[in-house]
Amino acid sequence: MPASTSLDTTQAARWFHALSDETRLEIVERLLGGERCVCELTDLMDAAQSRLSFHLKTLKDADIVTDRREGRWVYYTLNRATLDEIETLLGSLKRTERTAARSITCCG
Amino acid sequence: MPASTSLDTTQAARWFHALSDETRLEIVERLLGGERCVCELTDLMDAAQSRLSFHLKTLKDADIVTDRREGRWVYYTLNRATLDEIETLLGSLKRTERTAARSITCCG
DNA sequence: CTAATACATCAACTTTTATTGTTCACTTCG
DNA sequence: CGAAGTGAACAATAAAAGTTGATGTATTAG
Repeated sequence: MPASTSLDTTQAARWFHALSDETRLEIVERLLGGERCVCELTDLMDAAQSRLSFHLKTLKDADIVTDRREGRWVYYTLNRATLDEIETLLGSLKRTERTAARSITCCG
Repeated sequence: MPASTSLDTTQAARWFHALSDETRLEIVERLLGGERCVCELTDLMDAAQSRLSFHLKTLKDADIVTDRREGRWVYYTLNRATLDEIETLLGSLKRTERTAARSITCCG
């Protein structure tokens, strides 16, 4: 019986959704070099502050970034642990493949 | 000049978007065991045929699955090559991290 | 040839997401 | 204290994505 599967689809969908937008991917790219405050990102990306704030929240809700306040700035950083988890998940998708499933008579 | 970054965000967004939906992730799970025809998936997932067809197209457009017609059935299979590429991409996101970017005076 | 099956596609509609402009809260600086 | 800067949150709107039911197109079975 299939039913219970190895994959937490709810969590996975959350992660992938957070990464499914070009603006957010650009933010992630900008964070590759280390943490950045919102105003730096706003300058670098030439985007409205409220727009960035929206996308940063989306990334944060998915645990892909974390934030930290310092004085009047808020710094965002990539969350390596989550990226690890996503990579692991991807790996498991690949590994399980290749086991023929031609069992059932199609649409019996 | 629009950034020019190491990451193909358009392609990546396409991939992640395809994987950002629970129905599609469930399809992917079902395909882990090998190829399946649409009617098998329809039975297994108890979903309307047009709905599955929609999601299968989404996955196919993102190159995450491939299809093959055999008689009156169409079989879908995971595309291992694409999963490899996505995993590689994830890996590169992790690797580049950790290089302090405290260069710019914040919001100079 | 006709009927039935498997699946894609389309149109109408609902739900989610994203964008923009504005407002609010907090911190620092004069 | 008041003014200015940083960033979150909200409201209105626009755009995209998903669902459903119906129709269309192959293909195969009778």
